Amino acid sequence: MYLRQQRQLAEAIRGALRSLYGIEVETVVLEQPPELKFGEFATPVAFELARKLRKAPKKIAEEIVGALGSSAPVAGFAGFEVAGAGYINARLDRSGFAQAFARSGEAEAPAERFHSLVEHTSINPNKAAHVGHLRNAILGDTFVRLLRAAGQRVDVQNYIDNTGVQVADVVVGLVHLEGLNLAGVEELMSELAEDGERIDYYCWDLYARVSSWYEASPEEAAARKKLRLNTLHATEAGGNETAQIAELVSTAVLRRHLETMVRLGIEYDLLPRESEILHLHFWDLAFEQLKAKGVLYFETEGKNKGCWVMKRPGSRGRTGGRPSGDSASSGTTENSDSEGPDEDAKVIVRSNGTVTYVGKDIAYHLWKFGLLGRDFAYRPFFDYRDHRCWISAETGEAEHPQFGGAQAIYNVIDSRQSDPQANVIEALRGLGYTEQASHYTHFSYEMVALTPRCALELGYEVSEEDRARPYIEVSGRKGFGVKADDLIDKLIAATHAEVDSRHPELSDEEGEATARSIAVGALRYFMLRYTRNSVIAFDFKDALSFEGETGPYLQYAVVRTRSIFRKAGTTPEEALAGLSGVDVAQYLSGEGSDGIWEVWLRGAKTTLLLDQCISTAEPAYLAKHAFQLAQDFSNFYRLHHILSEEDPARKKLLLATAAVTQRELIRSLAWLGISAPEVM
RNA sequence: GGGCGAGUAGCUCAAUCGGAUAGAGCACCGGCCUUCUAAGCCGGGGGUUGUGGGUUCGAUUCCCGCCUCGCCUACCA
Repeated sequence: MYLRQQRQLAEAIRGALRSLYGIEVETVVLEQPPELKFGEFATPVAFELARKLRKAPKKIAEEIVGALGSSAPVAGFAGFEVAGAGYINARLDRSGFAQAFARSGEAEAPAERFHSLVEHTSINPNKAAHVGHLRNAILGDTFVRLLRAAGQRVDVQNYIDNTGVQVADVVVGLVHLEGLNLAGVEELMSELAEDGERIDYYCWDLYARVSSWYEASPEEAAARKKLRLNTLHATEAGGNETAQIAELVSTAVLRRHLETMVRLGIEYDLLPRESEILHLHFWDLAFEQLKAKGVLYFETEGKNKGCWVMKRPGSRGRTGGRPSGDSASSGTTENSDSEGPDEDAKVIVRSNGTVTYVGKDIAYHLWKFGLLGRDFAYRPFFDYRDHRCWISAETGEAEHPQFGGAQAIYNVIDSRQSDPQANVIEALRGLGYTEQASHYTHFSYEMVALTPRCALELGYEVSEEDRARPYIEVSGRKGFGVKADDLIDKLIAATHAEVDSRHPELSDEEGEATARSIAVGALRYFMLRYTRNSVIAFDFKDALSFEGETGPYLQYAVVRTRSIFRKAGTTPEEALAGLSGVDVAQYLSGEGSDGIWEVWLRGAKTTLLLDQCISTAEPAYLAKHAFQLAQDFSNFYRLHHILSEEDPARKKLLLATAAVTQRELIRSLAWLGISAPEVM
């Protein structure tokens, strides 16, 4: 709605410029004036043209306004005026806008559905999920919801590095610290299950123990590292007891991760595993392509001698200059030597013939775009309420959904991995897949760290140096962090206590559901309110806050609207339909209208925000929008008492205002993965 | 050394393509439950946007220098 008016206005201004001056403008800058009394839209276009036309901005603005007013009036607008030194302000026909927006339902789905693939979560299956993983999963899941809201077909994938060094570390712990074989591990797992203990929590501690064990004895260190490497290789190779232990434990931990995420409404379609990428030899196919296209070349000199390497993005590669800093004359002339090895190149295949992580990732991403020429096999793994999550396999079921072959991909991976991600993109581009490379988004975000106070609260030792920092990075290796399930438990306990004291009339079941909804709302909003490249310094005090700019504040606004409709004996749908044919113009501006129009205008922007969030891959904008809408509603709620309104036409408008608030808030919250309870 | 990100109110963060008076929340102070839910609302104090230049009618935003902080940059995976 808002978007449509905005486009119409931009087009009208372009037309005016064309007829007045014969000028063609690419884009007309449209913004919202600082105050509503200036109108709904403003453009500084006259300033930009002042020099070109050699006229005062104000004069230009007056001419444009004249042209806009004199010709056929722009549909949906009530007027234009010049303000300040040359701004052009535009006023909407508020009544017409509100009527149309009240009627507008869901946008129809596009005929041809764009196919995207979002990868998120991707926790090493060797320990419990922690708050950092929650940020990843919540960001990813929210973005999936946004894409789907925009009509896209989206596959959700959670990549599982089940044969990596982290899993190997836990296997080392089980075998060499605990002295267990496969049967022993099976026994341990059933004992844990009987005692109600979580395998991911057990591994959390074991992983930290193993990590310190490697370093504990200087004389043993080399031997222990060797043990680790052997375990890793056995795990990668498969077909041995070590690999079976790794498979058993990592699958159990993975299952726990999925259970943790279900608590937050996060689900997946496919779990592609590294073991299959290895055993189905994805790399071999990728290697052929990379060699054939010259993306990889065999280095014969320098420190990377004997490796297959790739130039880094942005560098000029092997024909670039020699490493800088060793020549006083550099800068005077272009380097002409093109024979030296590119020491900065990225090693993809080591001199011993093994492929690096980036190499495997290139193969995997060729598969994602349907460019590899080989597919996984698939088995069912986890059943959600209304769909099934599949896992990759070497041999699988004949019937399975189609995975991979997407048109665009989004990888929710923290910012520390921007370098390897850039390498994968560079490889795709080098292979000539420029279209795919341009639809490859590293959905990068900063880590979640703990405040020193939080670390102390949890009983960790904190050095003097760390105490002075604003935040301390979490570390699975050290067992330093806040476990996801612990946090969720804590949140639910806190919301449950509040719900019980506020609403003792609720049944246990209702109380429990309400507490869960609020806890999830608080947690998801907390993770989404920060823009992606901001480090979150985690603190229980902030995360357990339910006041101010928090999820519960948004839910509360919805709950208030529900209460209004309950008491009014009507529904939001009826209220919106009831607006039809009622002349509400006088109530949307002038005396006594404060706070009403703001709600309508904000509410109408929801779709605009959806577009913005997708094009910038930034869910925080929608979180902020929903918060502002809730604030606008609070203001409206204070100024206008709906149930006691005596003017019937005005009452219809007030009810419809509450109804659009509810409709747009619930819509926005759903995209954020947050539900609104009936009462709270 | 090179690359990326960041530095905005006491604290945590916003600020869309360069636009009108840089906004929220928390904390603090003072008010509001006999009217639709106080997880709420109203009011108040709080700013040389790290720093020095430049471009521009206009700079938190763009360019250059400098300072501070974080991350990445290994034939480990």
